[in-house]
Formats: sequence, structure tokens, C-alpha cells
Amino acid sequence: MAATSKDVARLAGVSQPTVSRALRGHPSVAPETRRRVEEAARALDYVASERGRVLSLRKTHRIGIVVSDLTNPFYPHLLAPLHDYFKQAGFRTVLFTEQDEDGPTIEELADGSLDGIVLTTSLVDSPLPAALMHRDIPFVFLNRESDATADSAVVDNVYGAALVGDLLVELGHHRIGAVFGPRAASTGRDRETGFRRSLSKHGRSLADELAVSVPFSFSHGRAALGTLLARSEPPTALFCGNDVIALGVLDGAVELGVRIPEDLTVVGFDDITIASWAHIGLTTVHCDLDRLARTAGDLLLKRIADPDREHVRSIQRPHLVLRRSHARLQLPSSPSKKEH
Amino acid sequence: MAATSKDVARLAGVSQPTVSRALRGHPSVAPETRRRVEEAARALDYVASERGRVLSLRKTHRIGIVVSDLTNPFYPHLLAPLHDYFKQAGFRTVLFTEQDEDGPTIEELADGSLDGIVLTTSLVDSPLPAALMHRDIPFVFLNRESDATADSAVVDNVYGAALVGDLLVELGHHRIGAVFGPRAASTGRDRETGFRRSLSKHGRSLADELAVSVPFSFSHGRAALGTLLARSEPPTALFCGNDVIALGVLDGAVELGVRIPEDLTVVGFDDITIASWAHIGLTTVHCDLDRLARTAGDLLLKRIADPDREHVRSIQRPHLVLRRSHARLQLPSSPSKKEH
DNA sequence: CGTGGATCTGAATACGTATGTATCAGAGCA
DNA sequence: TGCTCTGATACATACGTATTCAGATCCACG
Repeated sequence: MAATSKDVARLAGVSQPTVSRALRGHPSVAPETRRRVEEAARALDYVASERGRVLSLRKTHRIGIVVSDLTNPFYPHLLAPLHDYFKQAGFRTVLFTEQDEDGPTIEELADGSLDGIVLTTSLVDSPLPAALMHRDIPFVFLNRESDATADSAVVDNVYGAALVGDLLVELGHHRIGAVFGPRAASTGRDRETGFRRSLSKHGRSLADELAVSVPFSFSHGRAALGTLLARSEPPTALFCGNDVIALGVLDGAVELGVRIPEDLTVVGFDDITIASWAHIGLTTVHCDLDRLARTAGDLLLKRIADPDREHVRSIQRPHLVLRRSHARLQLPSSPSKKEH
Repeated sequence: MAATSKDVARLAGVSQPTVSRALRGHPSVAPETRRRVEEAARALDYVASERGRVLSLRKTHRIGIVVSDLTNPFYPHLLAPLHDYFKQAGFRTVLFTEQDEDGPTIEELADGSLDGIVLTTSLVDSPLPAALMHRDIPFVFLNRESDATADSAVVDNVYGAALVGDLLVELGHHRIGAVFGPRAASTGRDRETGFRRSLSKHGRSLADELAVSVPFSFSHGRAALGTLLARSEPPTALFCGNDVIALGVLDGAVELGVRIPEDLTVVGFDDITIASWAHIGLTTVHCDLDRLARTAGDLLLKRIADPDREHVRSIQRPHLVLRRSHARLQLPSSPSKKEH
């Protein structure tokens, strides 16, 4: 249906290879020939077939991005900068979702349709990374832990979560609770580790009944708040595994009539855009997700260019952003003193 | 590097075509042969190259989705169901962004790398649709107006916006303002039309100084509120071109100390998830974006299967969702009477 | 024992591009 | 005039799969 380089060749009175060379700016094409070819191409609305080019060049200039759930407001913060980075580098973005056991198969990723892959979502026991490694398919972990034999761009989650622990202790809280992310995700696990470690350092600990692990989702955060507030001694401060969970908690608080921060301090992690909205004012741990994503893109393209280079693990140090969802513990005996 | 069907053929002691047939379940392959081929394929970790298959079959099983801005919280509501729909139908999703004049070129979309395209963002004067039509590339408009010669899945924006007009009048508001979307987008234009038409019907009109048109973004909504409140007679009710604009307005209201809905009624359009959060409680026009997206996907796949079928324009009728951001006009003389 | 048909497999080819190699014309030089 | 060299183009082929068509094998049946 669409014109091919052969059609252009016939019209311009040259051979097919000459068309290819002329349109790609190869120097060994005479100016007059090039002109004729370009004119013929224009006349036929010719666009070189990506299908043919890809087979011939053995490069697709396509990157697969695996996210867990597009409706989760966290992922656009990674997807958007990744897409833009790859676009300006001449690569296209193919989207994959991996929701509970039902992600892309290794065959889908290894069929030669992708030059590289960004894994944003892999659970720690996902078979995908090992399978990709085994087949020498370039990939990078983004916001996920990796062993030494893969590239990765991550936030120092242990450090960031410890900042929150320090903050809550400093604010005078004793009944401290947590809605951690899933242990099967390195972000969930590491943030739990860092938070617990910080409390220990201060001689505190997390009561078992005040700590839960839930998926990184709004609705699970919402539900978790109800669970924790039903304890005999409910928490006065809550660390959430990420901002999306925290937003769920804040939402539940409105429903349950819990005042933030007077009745409950809530702290998140990631600092997604919504956290900074005036309604929300979520105190959280800021990660530069744009930079994190671009770093991952950069690592991946370098790996594609040189499959044998050293593996790099880029770690970003996050910092606290104090907004309005935290407060000093209000002792029943003394007047409140809100801090921020 | 990776094994090809030729390698499998050699190992299994058959020809390459037999490998292709055996692995694709062609009936004319003897069971014993098939077994040998499958064994060889397994031994070599063979996965059929998508590059070769695509060239041979002249189908890519890839769909391009063009959105304007991934960071805009509206787009995930279309992207997620589209992706899922195409995935279950055996198609992959390639992402394109079209932000102010800098979208994908027609060459990028017409290079044979896509079986079809979903346009979610085209401005009314975009050259893309005409170019795609001229090249017989299947595409569908999603949430955007189209002329009769293209498929589209849209919401009845005129009708939906009129519902808001009716509501605001019924609530007794007289100083009614609007933060419309861009006129260059059919959604912006049609919602403005419907809203104005409704006010006219009730014998009202929109004061020029209380109507502005801004891009569909949080920050523009936020800024627009400041502009309108600075008028000599500020509005008591505000229609917003979509929920994202409305969220920006709500955010600005918090900053400016404007109480919603006591001081200002705010109504959005789309009913994205965030609108229903307890913090937000945005009164808005509900569109079933999931269904809209799936409809668009369905239309596109049907068009791909049969390029000559009649063009279909699927129109969905939206309805009001009353939450907490609207109220009856509070006359200075009478006590407030909140409605919802 | 030969023939027709059914069953399976291989050879050839198409898809559309890119590229290495060969060829050809013309120029420069002896 | 004949040789070499250069520049421009054509020829051949590779990329990896799917498919058409022809051929081979085997069996049943006359």
C-alpha cells in the first residue's frame, strides 16, 4: 500500500540502495542524484519503513518500561521524565504493566522488539531480572533494589525512612505507628528497615499491633488507618511507606473525623506533586524523581551502547519536606504547640 | 546473538519453515516432529524474533497513543484502560506526547511501526488527523471532536456543561464565573458552548470579566482563581473546564483563604479519581472514562480489521455528581443553607 | 505391482531496508 | 594509447520470519 524504497527508486531511475543512501545523507551520492531521489520520495509520500529498517539494523530504538499500575498516581512521576528522556535520545517508549503475577512474560521482553528495559516495579522475587540477565538484554532498575550485577538508580530509602523516625521521636511521639509498603518490594522493605532502625537508635520500638504492611495504594492506606485506629492504644503518629498510602490515610482521616495534625501526625515518602497541594500539605521525604528517572534512562542507554561496561548503582539521598501533616505530640496536660 | 529459527532447525534436524510451523501450532506438522522442534527451541531459549515476524506479516500489533502531557493527572484515566484493553487484545502500547507544537511528526506515525493510533489530544487545528487519513492509517479520536470521516469516542460535553449551568442557576448564583479550557480543544470549546447556552436559557449571561480560557492544567487553574477574585465584583460560583483546572482553583482557594463552598462554589468536569477524595469532594460532571477509553480501543481495532467500515461516533452522556464544593448562594441577609 | 491420494516436509520466496562488494565511466598521467 | 585511480552507482546479500508451492514418502486400493 504505502510506497517503498523500490517505488522511489523506479520513479527516480536509480537502484533501491541508492534511494536508501540518498535519503540517509550518505556522502557518496551525487548531488543531482540526491535531488532526483528526494523529489521522487516527496512525490510518493515516501517514509522509510521502520519494519524493514529494524530488521536490517538489528536495533529497534524502542525501550520497554514496566510499571505496576498506571492508575497509581506515583508512576506518572517516573513515566513522564523517562518518556521525555528517551524521546530526545531518539527512542520510543513501550508500556508494560505488571500487576500481581500478571506481568509481561520474559518471552514478550526477549522477542527482539526492545533495545532495553526499565524495571520500576519488580518485586524482590521477580524472575524477570535474572531472565533478562541470562539473555543479555540491557535493563535498569529504577527505584528498586538490585544486586551488584545490574544497573540501578535508587533513593537511599533506609536513610530517608530514618529521617522520618528521627522526626517523629523529636516531636515527642511515643505511640508511633507505620503503614509500610509490601516487604516483597525493596522500597517497602528498606523503608521499614530504616524506620525501625531509627526508632531503635532512640531507644524506641514499633509496637507490633501498630505496624502493618500493605500494597502501595490509596485504598489500602485508607483501610489501614481504620485498622490502626481501632487498636486499644491508637498511634499519635504514622509513617507511611509512600505518599500514595499517606494520601489514603489522610482521606480516611477526613472520613473518620480525625484531625491532621492535631490528632495524628502523618508522614509520607516520595514527595509526589499532590503532596504539595495546599489541601494536602503532606510532610514527606522528598525524592527527586525526575532526576532519578533520567539517571536510569542514562544508565540504560549507556549499557545498550556498551554491554560490557561496569555496572553502576546510582544512589540519591532524599531529604525531609516539612509541611502541615505533622505536629509535636500534644500532651493532655499542656496546651497544644503545633510545629512546622 | 540470540538463537534464530534456523538454529532451532539445525538442532532439530528439520528445515526453518518447519520450525515456524511447529511452534505456531500449524496442523500439518507431525507430532513427533513438533516434539523435536519444541525440545530444540527450549534447549536454545528460542523466542521468535518480533522483528522478523513483523516484517513478514506486515502487522506490528502495536498501537500508538498520543497524549498531551503525562504529568497531567487526567491522562492516566485514559491511558490505563487503553493499555489494558489493547493488551488483552494482543496489542502493545507505544507512548507519544504532544505538548505545544512539539508532538510526533506524521513521519513518526506513518513509518509502518504502528497498526493504529489513538489521538487523545489533538487540537482542532492539528494537521495530524488529516495526514493520517490521507495515508490510510487507522486512528480514532478519544475525548476529542471529529468530523464525520473519522471514528471517535466522546462525551456529550455540551450537554454536561449545560447541567452545570442549570445547577448554578438553580442554586441561586448570579455572579457566575468560568475558567474554561482552551478554545483550540474541542472539549474546551464545547463545554464553553454548553455552559453559555444553559445560562442564556435561564436568562443569564456570563460577564466577560468573569470568564477566562486557560490550558487544562493545575497551575493555570490556580492562577485563574486569583485573576477572577481580583475583579471588582468577584464570582460566587465557578465552572471549571475540567477537574484538573478545578483542583488548581481549590488549591488557590486554600491559599487565599476562600472557603469552599461557603464563599465560592466550584464545579469541575470529568470526575477523575482525585475529585472523589474526601479532602477534595469536588462536585463535577461524571464521565465514564474507562468505558470511553475501551470504546475508543474497540473502534480502533475494528477499523484495523476492516478499513472500509462505516465511521462511528460514539457519544456518552455524562451526569452530575454532587459532592461538597457547591452550595446555595448565601444571601447576606439570610442564614446559610448548604445543599448536598 | 502400479497408481492415486493423503500426509508431511523442504525449497523458494516475500516482507523492506541497509551495506559490503563489484562494476563502470571518466579523469589523470605516463 | 593504455594504465591506474577515483567517484558514483548497481548488484548481491543479510536481517528472521511466514507462506506458497512443489516434492517426497507411505499407504491403500485396484
